[in-house]
Amino acid sequence: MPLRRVTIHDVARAAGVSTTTVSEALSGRGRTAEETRERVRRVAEEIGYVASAAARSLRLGRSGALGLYVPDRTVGFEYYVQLARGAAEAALSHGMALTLVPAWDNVEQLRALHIDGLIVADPAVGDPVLHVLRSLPVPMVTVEIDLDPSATPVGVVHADHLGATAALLDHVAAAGATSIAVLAPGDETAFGEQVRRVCADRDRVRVFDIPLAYRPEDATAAVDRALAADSDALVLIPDGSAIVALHHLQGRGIRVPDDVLLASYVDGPSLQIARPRITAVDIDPRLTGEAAVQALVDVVVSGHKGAIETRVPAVLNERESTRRG
Amino acid sequence: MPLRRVTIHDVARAAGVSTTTVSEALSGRGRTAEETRERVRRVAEEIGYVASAAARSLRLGRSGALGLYVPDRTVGFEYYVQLARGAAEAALSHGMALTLVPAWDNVEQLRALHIDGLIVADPAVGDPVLHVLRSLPVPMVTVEIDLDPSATPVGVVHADHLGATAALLDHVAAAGATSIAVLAPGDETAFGEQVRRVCADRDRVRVFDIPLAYRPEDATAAVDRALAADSDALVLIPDGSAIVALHHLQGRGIRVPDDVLLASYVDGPSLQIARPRITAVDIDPRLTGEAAVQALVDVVVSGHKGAIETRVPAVLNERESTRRG
DNA sequence: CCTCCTTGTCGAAACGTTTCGACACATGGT
DNA sequence: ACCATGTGTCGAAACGTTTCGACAAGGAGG
Repeated sequence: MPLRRVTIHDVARAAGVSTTTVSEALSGRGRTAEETRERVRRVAEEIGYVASAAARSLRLGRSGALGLYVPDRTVGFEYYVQLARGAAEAALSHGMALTLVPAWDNVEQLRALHIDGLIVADPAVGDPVLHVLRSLPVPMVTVEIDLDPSATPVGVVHADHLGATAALLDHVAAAGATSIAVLAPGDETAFGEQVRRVCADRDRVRVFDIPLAYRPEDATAAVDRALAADSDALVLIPDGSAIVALHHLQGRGIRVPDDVLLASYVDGPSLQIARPRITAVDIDPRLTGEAAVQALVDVVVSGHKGAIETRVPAVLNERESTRRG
Repeated sequence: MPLRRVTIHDVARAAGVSTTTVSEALSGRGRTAEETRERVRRVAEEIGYVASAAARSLRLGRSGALGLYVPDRTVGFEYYVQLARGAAEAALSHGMALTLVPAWDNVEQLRALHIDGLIVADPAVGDPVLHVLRSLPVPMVTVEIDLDPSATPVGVVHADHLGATAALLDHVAAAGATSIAVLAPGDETAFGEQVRRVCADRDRVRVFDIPLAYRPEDATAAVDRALAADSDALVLIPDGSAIVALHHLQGRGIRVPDDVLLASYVDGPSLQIARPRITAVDIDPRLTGEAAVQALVDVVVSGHKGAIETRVPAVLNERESTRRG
């Protein structure tokens, strides 16, 4: 019952060549005659040869797996699921696996994961798990800039938050807002820091604090503060918080967009499910995941030297929550 | 700079024993003197030895990775994220990695993942990717029963949907509902099939169809049909649909719970964020993920024979959406 | 003293790749 | 004829584990 696995030796025997030739023919390295190469490929296919990842890893000293660490927030699931999907697909298309890295602070066990590279989504200053992860001897790419001064990732992929925030504020202003409240997290992430920088440059825009890993009460409290300050437009930055705000506003009998305008930063399916649909900036998380994998592959397998920076585009999705009339 | 890795030979030399002894001491197999065992452990720790996963895999013929496939739905993210987290943690605590399996239908590439076992979340009859996955030569555990007759997973972990549905319906009835509309998916999943079975046994309970992978319009349409049939309580089965329904009801000016009662089947953070908070049955997805990994580990590493069935508990979380007065 | 069993240790083979260096042969220039 | 160069192929070593079978030492029982 447990059939012996088909090895490269079987292919070699069946094709009448050496294992060296098989290896070179299949990988495209070395100098093999085109005719031989073709024959070997056909034979391999025929007898169902799949190279052993273990043997290859052992020889190459690479595990063939990339790790993905996503922080343990209470919200923002949609974003991370899509990010993970994009990353997993990109990894597989490069012949690598994407391994989920749990929020674990035991170095021993994390080392046992044997990954060749690590993707960290939304690194936050002070995350203890992240601190441990940084001590792993593998290259790391962050999605969004890591503000920790001790961090030296080999790559960063991030959206143009400066531009996107500006576009969002312009849009809300154009929609008739005269006093805009931006509910933003602090500067423990580059994201929050950049948003705040844009806001600081503008008149009639005030920033209200909302924790990065917020509880619903945090969000509603921030909304109340903004309303008390006579804001007529609310821009919610953290993923998922716009929904909370909408519920809260509707609970208080405040109409959107008639009484106040509402916009979100991070887009996602739930914003299109909500009524009214909520205006948001779409930063495609799948693309982001793919880019992160690409950067890591460049470093790990292609041996790229030096830092890699990838920018993913942001698109403003204008919806009913900022449309009056 | 690229330091040579610390191997078992280094440990052997440093401890003055053979590699055999090191291997046996660290793994606890074989018959090693307790004193030697202790010394080897200390030395290994000291010089920072981490066994090579690749070498071990090669020798053992196991990759040390479990795969997780989650269907590509438009909703239900929270559930799957928690499931994945639980599974990843459980896997790591067994010294294995959890690999994300993308929704890909290329057998070649999927084989290249080299996983020892596969967890499939919510198998749906007719899923083409699932069909391909079944042809992989690895044991498979499903979360929820696979209704496909050609499916023969080695394990199933599922909640007591029969009991949970009954409890939910009882609760809603006790809260004052006289005509309960249950919005449930069809019987392409065991989940839907079981819910329908419970409903069929009851008076004053009608079932309305809602696709498993629903778009928001599908959900709102089903809600409208239920309301047109004079229902005074809505029980939404698919994950995430209760939120859509709540938005829709509020948009139509219908108050919850005053005008109609609302309850969800799958619980999640967003149901506690909503206003009013929505009653739901909590089936802890983390526990579910852990159980799935446990079953797979039993089969793959401990060589368990025969089918494994694990039941995870369900708890009714009563909230404001079904509380009148 | 010889045999038998137990206990602790070890040498060496095997797992399946990739790749270095060598070899054989052909080609073309001197 | 000889050498230099280029092309296609291959043997064998190496990657780091686990484990089978063997061996030595020590006691128990005859």
